[in-house]
Amino acid sequence: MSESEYLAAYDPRAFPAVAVTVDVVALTIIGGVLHVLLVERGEPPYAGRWALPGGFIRPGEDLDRAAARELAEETGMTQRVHIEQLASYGAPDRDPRMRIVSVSYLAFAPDLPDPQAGSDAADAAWYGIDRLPKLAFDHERILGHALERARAKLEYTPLATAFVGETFTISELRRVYEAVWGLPLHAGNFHRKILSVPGFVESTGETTESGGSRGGPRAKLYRAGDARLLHPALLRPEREEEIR
Amino acid sequence: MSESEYLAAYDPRAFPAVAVTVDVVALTIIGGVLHVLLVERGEPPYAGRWALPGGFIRPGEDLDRAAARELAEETGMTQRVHIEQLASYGAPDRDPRMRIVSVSYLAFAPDLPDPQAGSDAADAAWYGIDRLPKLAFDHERILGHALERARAKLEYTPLATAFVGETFTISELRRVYEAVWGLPLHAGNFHRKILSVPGFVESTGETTESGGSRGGPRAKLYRAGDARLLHPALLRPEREEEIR
DNA sequence: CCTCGTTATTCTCATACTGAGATTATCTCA
DNA sequence: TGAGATAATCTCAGTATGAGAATAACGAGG
Repeated sequence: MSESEYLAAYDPRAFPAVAVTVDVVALTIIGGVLHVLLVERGEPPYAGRWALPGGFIRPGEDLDRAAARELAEETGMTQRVHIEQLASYGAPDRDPRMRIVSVSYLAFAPDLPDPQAGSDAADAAWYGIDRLPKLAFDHERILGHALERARAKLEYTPLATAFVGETFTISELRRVYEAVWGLPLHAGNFHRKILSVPGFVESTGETTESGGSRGGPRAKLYRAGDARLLHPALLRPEREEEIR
Repeated sequence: MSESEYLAAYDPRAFPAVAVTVDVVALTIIGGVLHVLLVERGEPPYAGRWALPGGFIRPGEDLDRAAARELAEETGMTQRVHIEQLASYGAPDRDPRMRIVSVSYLAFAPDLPDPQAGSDAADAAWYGIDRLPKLAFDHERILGHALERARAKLEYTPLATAFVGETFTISELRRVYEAVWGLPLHAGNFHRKILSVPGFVESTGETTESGGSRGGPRAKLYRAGDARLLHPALLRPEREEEIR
């Protein structure tokens, strides 16, 4: 049997059918606090419960595209969104309907369009990371993994610039790190560090139009540089409990 | 309709059927060179081409378990194998038979049982990472991602100890880093660094029975410590080309 | 207008980590 | 027994770090 004959005779039903979904952990910063996009489920299972936005992949649709589509359906965001794949989850009983394997994605957005409830969601909203409701499925676990990934990525990639506007001040960038890591940082050391990493930010030569709302000088404006990796990295303060 | 009624009426065929496979990138070190386990495909598509070991997940089988099973089928290894999930791949045309989403796994093994051809493989063998044949599907891309992950993980986790025996010398550990990173390392600095990371290794108080085959003193023996993260991390030398 | 509190930016300084090289002692092999 | 190899330490200069302080520019309220 030739390879083409083999393929013509091939029966897809011979293999166990599984549904594949994408779930998106979309993060933004509101009022200095990290927020995640959640949707309220309109249908069983877990009707009425909040969950990560997501849905089934479509025939002919790549995983990355499916994630971007799901995110756009809930937020209308299509521009300036960083999106990357995280892990996949496939415990046999994670969805009561059938065998579902879910590929999770992480998305960062600088501004925050008010979310819009998608087709199968009753509602959609940004939730502060420290005021989460109980989530459907195994989405708490997925969210936890996503947060850890986001925090780690800030250390060695210029990802933080995806949270701020086209141009930004060093202090704005610092507030991104503080929000995602959930820690206060030493302003002086942070400033020195950012400027010492080649290619992280480049000066625009401009400054802000005025000082901060509570005073202080005008800050210099920067834009993202061309570095893809930060070297040296910006490491989080000691995490004694995570080491052992 | 109650939730239970809804589930009873639920039709799994309403969603596009996708097959889910796991592909395993199994690495070991032979003669100081990193090797990857490959199988020769016995059936179309890509019959006769070498590929990563893998296969369809079974009903009721978790992803991690499927990966461990596939690895065991090819190598017989079940003990002392570190295995972890990498990325998922779902381009619509990545398999000519049907829509297949593949979840890739990374496995490390300290010793190297001669591989045994599994059910649907014509042959199986360890290939040196710098002498790879052309691979089936998108497996070259998967392997590339796996190598980068492995190299990165050596930096901040004690993963390297999964490549050596129960007890080991600092030099053995260094040869693991050199093989995976593909770089020679400064023996003195490496030694200092390993011993300065809390919990990475702990002394057994023993030494090797004899010196190296080409001379040199007996080396002190260590075993893996209880650290889960290395702090400070062992960073690879500058990678200028990867930064921009 | 003037002062106070706030913020951006830059320094200082002690401590820690790094790469490169050298040193010493111990072993195998010829 | 001597030569070469290797394990384990040490030195030293360069660089990165955290903590704190100094300087200066600004907004707001009297």
